[in-house]
Amino acid sequence: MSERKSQRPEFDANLLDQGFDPQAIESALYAWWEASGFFDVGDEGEPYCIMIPPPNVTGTLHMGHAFEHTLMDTLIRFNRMEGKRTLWQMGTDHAGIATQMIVENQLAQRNLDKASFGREQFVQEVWKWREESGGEICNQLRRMGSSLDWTNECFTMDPDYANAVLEAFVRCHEAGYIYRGQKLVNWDPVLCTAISDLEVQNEEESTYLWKIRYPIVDEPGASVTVATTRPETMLGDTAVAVHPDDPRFSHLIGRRVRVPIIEREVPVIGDAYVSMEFGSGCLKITPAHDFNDNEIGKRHGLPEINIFDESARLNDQVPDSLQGLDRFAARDRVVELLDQAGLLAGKEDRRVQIPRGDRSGAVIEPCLTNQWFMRMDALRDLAVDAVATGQVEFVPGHYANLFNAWMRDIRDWCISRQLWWGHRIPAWYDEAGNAYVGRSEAEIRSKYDLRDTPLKQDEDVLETWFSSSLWTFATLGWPTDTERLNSFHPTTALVTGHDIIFFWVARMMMMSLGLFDQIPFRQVYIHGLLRDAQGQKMSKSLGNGLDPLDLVDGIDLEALVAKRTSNLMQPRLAPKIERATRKEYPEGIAAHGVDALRFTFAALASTGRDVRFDLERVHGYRNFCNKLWNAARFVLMNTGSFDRQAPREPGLAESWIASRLATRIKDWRRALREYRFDLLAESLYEFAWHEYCDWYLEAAKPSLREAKEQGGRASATQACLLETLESLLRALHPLMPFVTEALWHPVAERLGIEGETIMLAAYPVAKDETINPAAESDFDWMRALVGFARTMRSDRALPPGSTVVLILQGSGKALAEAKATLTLTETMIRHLGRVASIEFLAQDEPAPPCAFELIGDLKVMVPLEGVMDLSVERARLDKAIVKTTNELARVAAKLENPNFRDRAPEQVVAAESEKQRALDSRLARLQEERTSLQD
RNA sequence: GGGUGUUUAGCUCAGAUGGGAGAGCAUCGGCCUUACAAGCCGGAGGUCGCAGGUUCGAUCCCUGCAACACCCACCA
Repeated sequence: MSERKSQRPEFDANLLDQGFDPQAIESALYAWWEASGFFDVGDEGEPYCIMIPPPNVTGTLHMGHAFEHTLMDTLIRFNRMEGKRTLWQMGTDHAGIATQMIVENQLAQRNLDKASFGREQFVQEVWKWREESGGEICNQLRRMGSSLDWTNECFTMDPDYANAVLEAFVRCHEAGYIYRGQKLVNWDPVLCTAISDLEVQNEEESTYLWKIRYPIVDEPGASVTVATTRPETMLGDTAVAVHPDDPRFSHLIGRRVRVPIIEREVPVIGDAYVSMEFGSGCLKITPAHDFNDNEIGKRHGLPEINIFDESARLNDQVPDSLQGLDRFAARDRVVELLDQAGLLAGKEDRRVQIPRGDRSGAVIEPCLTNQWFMRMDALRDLAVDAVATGQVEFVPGHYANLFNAWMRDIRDWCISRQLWWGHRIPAWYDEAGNAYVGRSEAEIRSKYDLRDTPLKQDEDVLETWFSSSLWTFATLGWPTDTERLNSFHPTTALVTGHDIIFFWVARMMMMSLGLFDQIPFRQVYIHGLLRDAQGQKMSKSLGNGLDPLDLVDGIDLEALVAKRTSNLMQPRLAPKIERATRKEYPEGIAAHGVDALRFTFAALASTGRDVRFDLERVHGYRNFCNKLWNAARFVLMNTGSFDRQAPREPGLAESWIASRLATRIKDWRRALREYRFDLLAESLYEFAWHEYCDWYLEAAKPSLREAKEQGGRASATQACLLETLESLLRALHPLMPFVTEALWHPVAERLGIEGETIMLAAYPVAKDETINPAAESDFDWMRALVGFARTMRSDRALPPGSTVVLILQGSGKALAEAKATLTLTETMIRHLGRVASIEFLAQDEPAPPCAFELIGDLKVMVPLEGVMDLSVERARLDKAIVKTTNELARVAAKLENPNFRDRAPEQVVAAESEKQRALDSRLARLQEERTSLQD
């Protein structure tokens, strides 16, 4: 641990005077943690490592990040508390297309474009933008409490990282994974770059299916009719295909037809791909602009005629009059010409899948270009095998199916991009166009003995995901054999959403296994994707997004409206967004603090695919923080006199809460092991609020008061209050780092616990011997009595300050047992149930008018002189009788079934029998009472 | 066309190897009980999507169906 540069912020002194105010503690604590080096990787312990999915360097924090980071930070903080050597690697991504687009847009606002800058200068502009805005997301991450290792922060364009990318490319090339080739790729005519299959979004859109007649050569008047949704591509047709078994057309195979407008003669070919049922049964073949046609073309050796330029305008392969036309204008013109020529045979409405680029939204044009590709088959097998053998585990497991299904059908990956911002491809060309791949021009010259041959480096850059796929090891120093790499790779866990399993998870696995034969991570935890309360995707354009820090700090309505309606892609939506925002948040959004938001994220992280984010939940968990804060205040207020040396005599309540805590700790640890953040949060909440605060704290009050009145100290109670709270704070810390750190110091101090920070205190460990079923059962008995007294008070609307008398009636044995338990519980019953006194009646003694309940073998009564309403009691009894009768009938039916007796496990039968006995006795007594209440 | 997930209280969701259902929020009633009204106490609310099957017994396992969501896919 590095030297202390910072003092722990002091707010314990006036803690007792303050209400819970998250803003007063958060930033001071984070600054102290970071300056003190608590996030740094230590030297000892089993390595535990999570790599942050690198956010775009110029991006800002959105809800999805905050959610994901909360889960990662929880795992990291837990494992750090477990004494592991814990690394949460920080880093950012250069995000090629996204960042380049932003900078280009900024230039456009100044009426500039990148061409006027030139490559060198444009890239400088991007670096400048990165300098200006690159820090924002880091500050936001700090605000969320993320305990990242900032001292080894990485950027995918750092020199070391760039070197790793270079090395990876060269090695993959040497291994034969990377090749260059002219293939049909997805071309984005707006961005003027190739993109990968994954970056294409197919959406169903309305268009037409046109039918066009192609005259048959040497047979005047005869023609075949083809059906197409893209008539303009006919200008690149090099064949018409029919199914070889189609009786209507098979005789035409080998004949030639004339493509209208360009008047090119092309063959009729037979190919089984053609469906006889669809359209006209004849398919026009455009090998340069359709993936299927391309394959058919290859099978038949057809020429590939590219008719578009890089912006998808018609090029010089078409008649002069059409050249330069955009593809959609070309479509209209072609249809017009065909119509004039009388060759249009029809047009019908049709819904088809239109491919669009996920960044530009432009319709993607399949184009023949020279690109670099990664061969997927061998790498795919390595990755699939790693999952099949369990080396890499998906959590939840069913994501392995998704992964496998995608991998099965994977095509070679186009990794080159015609952009300026990114890692330049390390390939050089001589004048003949031969490509040489190497670490540098010098290396190539010497390796291939090129001396004075003029060489020119490839203009293209690598897709961003290529560099991201090296993330787990390039951040640790690869290709250098560093200590960090050896210690932390393979990393322990990856936490991410299912939307990037293909983009990133699968590719990291292939790269890591392909390049140095290691899996990148052992477990992949896939969380759901965040949606708004209505289940809609959160997005800027819909205007339903939330800035996590607005939930933390609060934001007034006007500011929120302004934020949501500024810089919209579609400004005309602004009024609608404004209306919706004013309706949903009439008061703006209150400040909730980081801990409440983090706890909410955890509580929502169930196993489903979507996570609906509901502001109400944050509200509830802010209340939880407040509850915790006040509980700590209470404990501190009542333990000022605590003497650690004083003898302790723990009572039932102490045994009970200790037993509950031990059980809970097991649950919490299991939840963390299984990535069940929702169960973790729920169980922590339940224990803190409904066990510790509602029952233990309340049970502690009478003994504290008694001790005070007698000038004593109630050492056992004080110790238990402090110890349980101290454990609870440690257990909560991974989820709620700030409030737990603030509260832990004064509490720990009372207990004489030394520790610089709760961050480095041990996560609670359950001691089996502390689990105490007898104490739990006695405590539950007490709770039942108290519950009855409270229900009676509430039912009769007794004055709040009033007390009741409890009368216990039962057999000698039952009464003796009750008296024994009462020695442990009477004080609590009196205090918690507002019970003035407890009296006893033998089985056969007459009782005054009473409301009663049967608890075990005991009849518990509250005398109701004056407030006894017979009709109310009768109704209560009747209800109880009906319920008991029904239950009994069910149990009896089961027991009477010989099959059940024979086949069900012995202890199940025994339990049912016991249930029957208890219900029998209960019913008899209820009926007896009912009879006595008869008018 | 193929695949995955979801369907439980008004809402959002838990229910580990099958023994007859829980929480939070909302709601209703009563309380400023000296940690907390961001609180306390009590209550009401569900044929567990539908139909079959396996089983002594199904919210849970199997089959089919329906609705919703998402992913993949070349029928022009």
